[in-house]
Amino acid sequence: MQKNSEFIDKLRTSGLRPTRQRLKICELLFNRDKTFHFTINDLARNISEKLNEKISLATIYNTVHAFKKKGYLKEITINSDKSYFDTNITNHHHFYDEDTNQLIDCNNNEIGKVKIKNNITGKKINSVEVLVRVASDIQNQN
Amino acid sequence: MQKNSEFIDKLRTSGLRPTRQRLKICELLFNRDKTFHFTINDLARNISEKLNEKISLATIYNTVHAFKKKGYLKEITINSDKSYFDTNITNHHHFYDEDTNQLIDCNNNEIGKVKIKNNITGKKINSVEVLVRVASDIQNQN
DNA sequence: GTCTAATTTATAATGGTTCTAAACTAATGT
DNA sequence: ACATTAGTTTAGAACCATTATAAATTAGAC
Ligand SMILES: [Mn+2]
Ligand SMILES: [Mn+2]
Ligand SMILES: [Zn+2]
Ligand SMILES: [Zn+2]
Repeated sequence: MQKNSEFIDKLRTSGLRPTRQRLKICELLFNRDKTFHFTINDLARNISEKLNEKISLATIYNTVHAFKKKGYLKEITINSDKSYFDTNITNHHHFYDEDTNQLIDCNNNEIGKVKIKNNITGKKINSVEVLVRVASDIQNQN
Repeated sequence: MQKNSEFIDKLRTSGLRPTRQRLKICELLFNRDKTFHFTINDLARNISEKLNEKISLATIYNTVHAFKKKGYLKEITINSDKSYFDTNITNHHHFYDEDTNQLIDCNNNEIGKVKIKNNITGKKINSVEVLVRVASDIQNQN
């Protein structure tokens, strides 16, 4: 629910030039009611479907990584061959539905606070992430 | 701390033929005091260093995946470009040291039990994994 | 030993990601 | 407005971890 001029400011204050391509990607990613998860592939498909202007794949990679670096996106890794980006940049945990390959945010009340009793000496905790893998109750015999 | 005949039994009862290659890999992975984490690359290097017999890379992949499927290994995904295998197949959590790229097991007393208050309806929880990313306390200004 | 299906192997193919270097463009200054 | 420069985009090549292929080998059964 942001508008173009806000994205321009946001990019400028991040030291990123508000190019046509970046603004388009901002609209697709952040001009929404709800946060969501996407793969680079999802985004590329989205762009070629919804936009009548082409954005090169290299630019899509560049932009997503730039946005991640600036903290506008988080990366969630499920397995080696599935990496999602998350427009929800708050600390939160995930359910991963192994039947549908869907990544679902946990509400704060769904998973209790993780208590870390002993951290590694001399190290700072950067993040604590819980991934709950779920699958259909019945046919669970692959 | 197992011996060859035990590996043969283990493989046979899993429906895997105890081939020379699989037994060598069993020795490298399971004939130890402590469990550990490794990448395919680590294992391949280990094999070519410690063994005077070559095992093809395809076989290494095949074997690791077969062992994972049978539940003798777990896969831990850190980011899209780093996947570790774990000979500790019990439920446990991890610290990941972003300075040294080391994956470290949490003892059960280091992280409290994760409380999942609401699961997704009709789904069964397959695993609950916590990953705590840590880094040096000081120079944390990339 | 013979037979058969499982396994190993070298090598090719795949595919997602990164690199390259040339073309383009946003920003700044005059 | 124009010139200059650094940042950005782009197509395509390169990269590289993983998977597929298909032929050779081997384990287990008879
Ligand atoms: Mn990345
Ligand atoms: Mn895998
Ligand atoms: Zn999320
Ligand atoms: Zn572990």
